[in-house]
Amino acid sequence: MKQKQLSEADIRAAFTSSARSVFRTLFQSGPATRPQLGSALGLSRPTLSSSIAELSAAGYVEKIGEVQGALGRKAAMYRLGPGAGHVIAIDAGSTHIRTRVATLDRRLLHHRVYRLSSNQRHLGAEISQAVAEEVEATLALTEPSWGKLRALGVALPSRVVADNAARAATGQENLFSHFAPPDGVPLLLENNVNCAALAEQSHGVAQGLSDFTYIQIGVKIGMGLVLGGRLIRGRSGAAGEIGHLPFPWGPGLRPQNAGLEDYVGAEALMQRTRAAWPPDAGAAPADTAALFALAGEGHTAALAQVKRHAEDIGAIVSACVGVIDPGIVVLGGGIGDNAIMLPYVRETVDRLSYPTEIYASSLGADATVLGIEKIAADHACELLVGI
Amino acid sequence: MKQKQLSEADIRAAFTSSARSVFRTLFQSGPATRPQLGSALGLSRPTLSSSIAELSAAGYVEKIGEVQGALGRKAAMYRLGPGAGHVIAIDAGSTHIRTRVATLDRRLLHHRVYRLSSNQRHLGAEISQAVAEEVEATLALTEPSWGKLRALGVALPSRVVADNAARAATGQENLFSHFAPPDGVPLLLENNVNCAALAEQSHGVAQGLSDFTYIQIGVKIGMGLVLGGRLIRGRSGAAGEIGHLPFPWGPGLRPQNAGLEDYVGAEALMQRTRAAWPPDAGAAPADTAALFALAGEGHTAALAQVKRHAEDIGAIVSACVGVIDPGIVVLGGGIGDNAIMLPYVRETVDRLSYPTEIYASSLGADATVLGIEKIAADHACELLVGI
DNA sequence: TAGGTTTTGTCAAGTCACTTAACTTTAGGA
DNA sequence: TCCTAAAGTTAAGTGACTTGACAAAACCTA
Repeated sequence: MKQKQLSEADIRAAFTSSARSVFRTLFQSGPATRPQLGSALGLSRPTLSSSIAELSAAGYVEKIGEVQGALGRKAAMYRLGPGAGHVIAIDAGSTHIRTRVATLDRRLLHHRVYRLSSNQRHLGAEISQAVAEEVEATLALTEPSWGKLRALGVALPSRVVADNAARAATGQENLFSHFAPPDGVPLLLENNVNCAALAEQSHGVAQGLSDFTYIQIGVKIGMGLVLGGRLIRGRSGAAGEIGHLPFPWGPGLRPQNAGLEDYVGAEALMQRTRAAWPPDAGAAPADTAALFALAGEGHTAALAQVKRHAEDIGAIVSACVGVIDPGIVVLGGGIGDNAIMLPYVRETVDRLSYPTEIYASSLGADATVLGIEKIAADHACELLVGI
Repeated sequence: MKQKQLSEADIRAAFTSSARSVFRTLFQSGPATRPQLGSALGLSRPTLSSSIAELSAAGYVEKIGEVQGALGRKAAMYRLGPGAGHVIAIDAGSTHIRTRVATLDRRLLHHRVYRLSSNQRHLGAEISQAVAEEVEATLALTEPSWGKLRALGVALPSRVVADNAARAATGQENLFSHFAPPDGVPLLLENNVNCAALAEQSHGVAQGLSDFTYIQIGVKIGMGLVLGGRLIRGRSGAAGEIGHLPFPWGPGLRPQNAGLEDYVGAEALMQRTRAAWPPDAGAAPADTAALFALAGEGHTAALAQVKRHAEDIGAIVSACVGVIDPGIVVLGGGIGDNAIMLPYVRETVDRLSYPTEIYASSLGADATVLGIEKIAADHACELLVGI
């Protein structure tokens, strides 16, 4: 009746709801046999048969082998096929650019880390140029077996404002005005700390949890909130920007905006360390890594600074816990995931706050790019088969 | 085939999904005509016809009249019927008990406020006794036209821990161990501040918003978080218990648990006011209401105290905004909803925080009972026809 | 007051995504 | 080699939806 061409957005209408839920299950849980899909989704074998036939014909799903149970016929194993396509995820940091290309079900197709020399660090609008170059280089590698590019995700070290389809970074206002992704590929921007939080949920210590808080402490400090299974972004993308918490705060004190970050960042830690370093304690450590190394060896002056810093971080964690009560806090970043400091942070939080488990991140530098990859993959899946 | 008796929980299986979505729409949006339901749900007229026939036969839906459009035949208007039943909501405060009986679509059936004299204030386990008496008194009034009691909600001025079906209050550990609701009626407990926040969303200034923060400031201070359309409770029901935020907080200061509430509550405000009251300024105000009244008249000493308190509250709001960035904050409670203080709070938040709209609550004392009524009605609807 | 138009509601027939039941295929074990 | 168990297909049936035609009830025009 209605003459409309079958656009990409209409794909979801081309499959039955059973087929879409099969796709979604393979997307979320990886390869599965028909019996596994059937019992997980409550579908009969004939329905599964036709669903997989639909999806296979379009290349959305492919058979990757057979598995033998204890008895009876082998079961065929399926996963997402080339028709499902792939996503490109880019962590556009100021010191490096990490790129991952992956299928929607998160199989790695390509990986690259480009370290920037200190005299070519990206700032402001330069980032969109760097991202564009990285995208172009990655597109040149594209193989037919990867299928279509379904989404492009970029993690940025700045505040990101929610929008309809894509999102525009503010702070540097027109950060992405000069960059457009290929043809009709959706562009997804997200704050890098939020990405790392999502990575903890999908790959890290917060695996499968629907409520937790991720606090990243390095040169800067930031927080990612996952509540009710969803990332909390806030009205203007500032949820978790705790570096701007009013500080100091107490009777007779006039709090300032952005006071906290100046006080608790890596630079402040090292300044205090140098100032308080005893003349007879040897050379003062040059950076936080050296400070933590000394503290780990039991160096008294270093340990005192670490303990002091842990108390400040504990107060921050307690403030967040007091507002959110997530039950679980994951500490990340060059300072936050440090094993030496962790017990002292726990001690402070135990004293100030509700029962809260505190863990150190184990994902390291790949956390952010894994998180933006997940955002891109989730978006692509939603476009293809609905939520 | 399977011999199973049709229990209350199986009702959802007795209706088609169309019928259930018709019920849900009438539950959420109140009375509607068939054409309205049809266009809202995308259902054809024959489907609607059979859905309404199903629901009417069970009394879940009733016809309440006909409306005439611009042209053509009158459309029949429907709403939830007696078969849908009713809920009882109780705000069990320490100074009063508010009871509301309502249909699932929030039509008031009965209302009662029982003020406690100061020598019979309920504390600890006495609350369950008081709730039991109130429930019994309300059940005695029950009319056949009210239908079945579907849920019983109780708002409590204490922390409430999430559980499977019902929820148990902690703080006073066995608060509800001596009280059981009638037969198989689900009991829903919720913190009173969280209830007030939900009421703002369903009836108040935050109407229809899916992300905002409610801060109640009176004798105590508490916060309710609505993010992503849902109330955030936290792991141990302590989300929003900002009275326990670490305070004071700054270089060289050792923060304490529960420090904030002691500092910013009504009592602290009046203590500081009495201490700072000039001898020549007349009699010091006896309570916060008198203080705000004087400030409203332009009394210098009173205004100074209000401004000072507004700065403290502004710092609290800023701390919450810094962590959550809700975009909108609603202030409630005897102190919080005060019109005199509001502009000074706004001023402080503007200085310390992200762009944030701040409103005073207009619901007054009924906020809490309206919120727990919504929780009870939502739960009842979910049991009947699913989410 | 009659006839045309518009909207509401119902009846009849058809569609399609599911189901169950029976059959086929493929494995291990007696 | 037959039996049993599990995986997958085919065939027939079900039921919640649809569309299309018709009936009912309101308005407007003449």
